[in-house]
Amino acid sequence: MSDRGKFQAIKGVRDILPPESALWNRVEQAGREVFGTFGFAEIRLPIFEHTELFARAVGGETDIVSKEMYTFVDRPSGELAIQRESIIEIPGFAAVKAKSEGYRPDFQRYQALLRKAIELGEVSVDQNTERQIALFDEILDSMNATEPAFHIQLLTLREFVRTIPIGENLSLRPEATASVVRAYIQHGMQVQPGNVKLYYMGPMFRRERPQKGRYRQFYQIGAEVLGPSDAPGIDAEVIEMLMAFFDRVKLKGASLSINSIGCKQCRPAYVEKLRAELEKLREQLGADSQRRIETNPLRVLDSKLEHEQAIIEKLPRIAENLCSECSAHYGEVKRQLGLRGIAYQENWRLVRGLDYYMRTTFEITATGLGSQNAVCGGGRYDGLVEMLGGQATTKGIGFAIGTDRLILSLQEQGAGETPGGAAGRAGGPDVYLAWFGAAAQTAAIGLARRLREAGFVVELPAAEMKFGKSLGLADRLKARHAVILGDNELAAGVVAVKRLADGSQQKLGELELFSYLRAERAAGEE
RNA sequence: GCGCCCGUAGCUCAGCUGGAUAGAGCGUCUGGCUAUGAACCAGAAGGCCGGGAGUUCGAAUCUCUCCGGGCGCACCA
Repeated sequence: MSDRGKFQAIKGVRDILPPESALWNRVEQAGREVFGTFGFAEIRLPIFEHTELFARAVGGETDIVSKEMYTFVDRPSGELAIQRESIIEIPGFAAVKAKSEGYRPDFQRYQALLRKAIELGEVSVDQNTERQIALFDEILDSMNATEPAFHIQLLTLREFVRTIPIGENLSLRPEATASVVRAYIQHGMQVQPGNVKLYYMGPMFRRERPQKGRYRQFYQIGAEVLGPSDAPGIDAEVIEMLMAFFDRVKLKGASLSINSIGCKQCRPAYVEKLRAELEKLREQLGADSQRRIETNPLRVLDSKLEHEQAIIEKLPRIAENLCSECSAHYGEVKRQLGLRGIAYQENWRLVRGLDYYMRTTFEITATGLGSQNAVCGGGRYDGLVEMLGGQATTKGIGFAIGTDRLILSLQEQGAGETPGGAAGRAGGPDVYLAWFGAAAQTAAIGLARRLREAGFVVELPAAEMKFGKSLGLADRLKARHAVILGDNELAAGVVAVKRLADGSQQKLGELELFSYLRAERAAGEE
């Protein structure tokens, strides 16, 4: 990038400008309202957490964790950091020579602090630094006091201290489920009656190749149900809520797919069966699918390659390999969806990439999004709470809506054109208050305040303009009315109101003005 | 991460096989317009042709590379 000092947004991120931002507000507001009616409450989460949280929840082997997170080492603090500073400040070889033995306790102290910090998880290290630390231990343990080896060892240690990253390892969240579960555990929410129902909305971060509807800072609206029950009715209600939300935002062509991917009991057996079957067919598969035989056989089912489709069709299906509990659960979820009148398609090839999913999985696709056509994905994750250190009996299910894609799809359907609603009135102000002369400005300021208090959107010119200019600006700002306040009106104790659409104009007192504008607003909202 | 395509005023685009001070429409600003906007008329501002390097007498145009974007793959909510 070299636009000569001009700043521009980082690759893969973007600004959401008016009037598009009005649509965002409308969508998020719809979420708050719909989720609220289902008894969900908002949780506001930090956008960064310990890297380890995501690694554990999402799965250390997934691309998300291994290469798509924005990860950084925080600056160290406390005694460890102070000790580190004093070691780094140890002068060079020649100066040290005279009294090097005196530094030994400093290193030992640092080593002890470091070990403790690692143990407590306050310092996280990768393989590379682990090697350094091991070497550090080794040298320190076997350090001998003979010259000049001692000095060399000392300076080597100093260098290690300088380069070992000792801050906490943090990451911008790539998704929010892990954070919700962390918060659930941290705040002891298992003592709350029934299941805890939470929703969230906000930015997530993934260092992916940008594409339409796929940004490095992207937004999600999601909800989770956590608690002791895994009743299929919960799965169905969560999906019902989701569909109610899409209905509320008037998303057309939303299509629901569901599947069950089994549990800890039955899935591994199925995966092995699938792997064995794929192994026999290896020669007929593409390179990617061949690789997945080892890494994640389930994802072969997702393949879009034309020539693999016939092969995939004949593979064993999980629905026929579920244990009796999972099978019953899945059946009941479908029945419960039926009770709610929710149309769905079973998609036996719908698998989830993240480790924590089990049993029910679902996905909603929308139109107008190209190959990135999923706007929402979700599923059950009964083992996750335990995996993150909570009660083993806690169950969970949730979903996340890709807000960027939802907005994109709504825009394709023309939603951007009609931003109504008082908050997101992109159509311009109700009133453009054109004043002329110092006395009129005084009156206009007061009138503007009263109009705004009554909820009207008022544009008040900050400086005096020529008459024609002022009305011209009113027009270009798409104001609905121009209220004209000059010496004539001031003297008569009225204002002139002009409806810009048809040019009709009348003189009104302030009380009449308010009732006139209210009537106009009511007419406009129909 | 891989492959293909794209990058000229704020926006949408023109610019012939390399040729002189790079154009248009829309938008913005100013004036025609001393109490009436949209229409119309006149004018102005706004570009190192995404950046850099190279080929050439000469590059917006050809080559390389970097940056940014789009589409598909991979991965994934």
